[in-house]
Amino acid sequence: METQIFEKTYAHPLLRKPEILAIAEAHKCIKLKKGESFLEAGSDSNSYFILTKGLMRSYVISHDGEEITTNFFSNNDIVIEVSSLFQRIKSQENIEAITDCEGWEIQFDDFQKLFHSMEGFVEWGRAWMSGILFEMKQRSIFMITEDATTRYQNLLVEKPSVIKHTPLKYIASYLGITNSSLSRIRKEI
Amino acid sequence: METQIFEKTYAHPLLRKPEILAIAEAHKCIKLKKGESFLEAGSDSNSYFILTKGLMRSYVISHDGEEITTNFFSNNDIVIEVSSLFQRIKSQENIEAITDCEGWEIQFDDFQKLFHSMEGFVEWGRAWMSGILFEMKQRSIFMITEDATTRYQNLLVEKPSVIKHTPLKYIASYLGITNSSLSRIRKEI
DNA sequence: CGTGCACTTGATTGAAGTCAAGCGCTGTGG
DNA sequence: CCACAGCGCTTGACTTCAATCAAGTGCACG
Repeated sequence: METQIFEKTYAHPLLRKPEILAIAEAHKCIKLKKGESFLEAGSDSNSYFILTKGLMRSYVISHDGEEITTNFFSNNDIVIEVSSLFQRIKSQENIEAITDCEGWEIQFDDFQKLFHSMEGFVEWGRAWMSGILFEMKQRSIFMITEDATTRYQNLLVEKPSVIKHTPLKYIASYLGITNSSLSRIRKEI
Repeated sequence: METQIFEKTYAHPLLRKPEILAIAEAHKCIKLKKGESFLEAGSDSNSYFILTKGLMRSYVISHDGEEITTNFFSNNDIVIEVSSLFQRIKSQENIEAITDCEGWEIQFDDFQKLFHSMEGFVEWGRAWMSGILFEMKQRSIFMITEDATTRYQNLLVEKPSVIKHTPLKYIASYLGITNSSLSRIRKEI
């Protein structure tokens, strides 16, 4: 097993090589075909995985039946629905593969044993979640303070891989605009 | 010391009464006058606290110098800047008292010792953070899918105490609109 | 008292939504 | 092999929601 991806993902001062190896061994290879779901709204999440190839997205169905893309996942991202996995509740989100995907999956029970046996893993987990929270906060503020064109240009910089392989309608709902507005924005640039 | 507030805040199947008591004892009373800061952007966060009286808000300064209120804290909320506290980095947010406030504060070092000595505390912490993440995601989606009037009416329902004691300009930036738009929305209702 | 701040209100502008038509693929079945 | 249906995207005409700018009110506080 290639361990670099785990050393990168689980990088933390309190996690040393043997511990990362133990964590790595709990992961199994996972492959998803384009369009395939990793998680569906209404079901329980029992694992997460590190994405090594391909592109995914999470989305919810809004009250008026529209799909709203809430996030894109690309190389080395952790694909997870935190609330469902850690609060043991049904997911409100769907997660699906935009392209063919590969990654390393870990089951909740295996994760849980390792997590509580290593202080460093707990610290890593808390820091990781803090980072996600930080990102989400930044995104909220950005949605409030910047106009649609700026948001689109920012996405081009932040997640260039997304633009290449994602239908524009997914990008539009992620940016909080309509397909036609996105089309016009792209024409301007 | 009144322990009810701690039993409520730290409610979790894996945290029993003696453990909650130990946690409770690490908290000290904190009082803040109206307008006083709990945390300032650029400084490090070294504690959090449970708010028992009063109203607070967090805000950031946007790139064009405007204050953007990112959250309101009221009774029994945990007042915290997660990223700064758990990633040990400088805060980007400010947190200040809107009215005179009281609460129970715990220092990071004391928290840390207790946290790593109780599996239940770790579980509680992770679940708590998951809940916050969930709330933030809901709010993001709401900001995208609902118009300003609906967002305001929702705030009235979700956080009625906020409306009573908060200057409208704080509410406007929280809702992502201008003061004058909020004023017009209120006139309509 | 005034000065400043929070808020309101009016007139106008502007960004993005809505609705509808049309283009250009791709895939499928006659 | 062509025809046509369906989908993703674009474009145009028009509407709407909220922003901007500017003036004005009312209140708190020194």
